[in-house]
Amino acid sequence: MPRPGRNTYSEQKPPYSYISLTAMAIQSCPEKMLPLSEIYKFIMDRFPYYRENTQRWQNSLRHNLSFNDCFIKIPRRPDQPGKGSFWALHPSCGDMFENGSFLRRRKRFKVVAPADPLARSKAAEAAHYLQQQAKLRLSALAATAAAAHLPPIGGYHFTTSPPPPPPPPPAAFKHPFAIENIIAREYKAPGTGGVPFPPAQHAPQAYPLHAWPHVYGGGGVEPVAAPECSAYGGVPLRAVPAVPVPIKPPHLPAFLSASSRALSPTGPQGAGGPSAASQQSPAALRSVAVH
DNA sequence: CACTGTTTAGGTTGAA
DNA sequence: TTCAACCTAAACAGTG
Repeated sequence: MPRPGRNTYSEQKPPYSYISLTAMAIQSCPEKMLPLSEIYKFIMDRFPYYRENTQRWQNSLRHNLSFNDCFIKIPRRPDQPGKGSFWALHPSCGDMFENGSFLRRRKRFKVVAPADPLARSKAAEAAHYLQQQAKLRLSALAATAAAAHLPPIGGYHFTTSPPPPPPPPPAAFKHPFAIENIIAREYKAPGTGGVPFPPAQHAPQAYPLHAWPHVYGGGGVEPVAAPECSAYGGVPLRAVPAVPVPIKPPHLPAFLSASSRALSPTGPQGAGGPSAASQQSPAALRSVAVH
């Protein structure tokens, strides 16, 4: 297994699990939710290793999406035609990775299988919450684009109230394998005109880009283009700077805050115990309608 | 029909 | 050594 920061991963298998790769893809998108095809595209664009044997790893990736509770399937709304659903990270899985590193997870993120309809409705609320968050992010992006004299995002108009200002950049230590560093590219001040996949000199200062040759095309490999986030009707968003949001939202709704305690890897549920997957279909419980 | 999503099963690897 | 995380394969159903 290659060590990051040394040789290029251009043709080698990256040291990230499929869960990590999927989380990267989802986090890289302003809406924080992507259809399966875009997740594929993200991974193939950044990791040449995954441009081969696509059937194999894509099957594994789909398995991970369904099996792991940290991913939530968000159905398309009627105004979002297309195949398949959107996939998002569960709002409470922010501390899933050790010190923010995507190399290995602390513990499998597991949602206690809801045995009652009330718990199921909470899952629906979580999906609805994610949909609303995606709306708010797009609204913020549209406002930012307008301020920067950029064309509106696909002509989408949302009736939601203006989103709160983006949270201040976290001052806490960011692990080199944190998503912000792995996919670092558009994290610039709004209005400065995001540069998708900037060259090395645009990289965050803390972690030089040569540490991420597999992402930035180091080691003599040309940088690869960032995939277009085509959520919400295939609207290209790459020219719009991303609004950085914390992996773990600072203020979760009550229903999520309450559940996050039980869902947290550090929560009382802890390790051990029979796998919920073998008891009840977790995916069926997480797949909820949002309208 | 291709793609998407779910589920099961078996194997490998690393940490405790 | 055990256990959990992870990987891979495969079968199958649903959907656009």
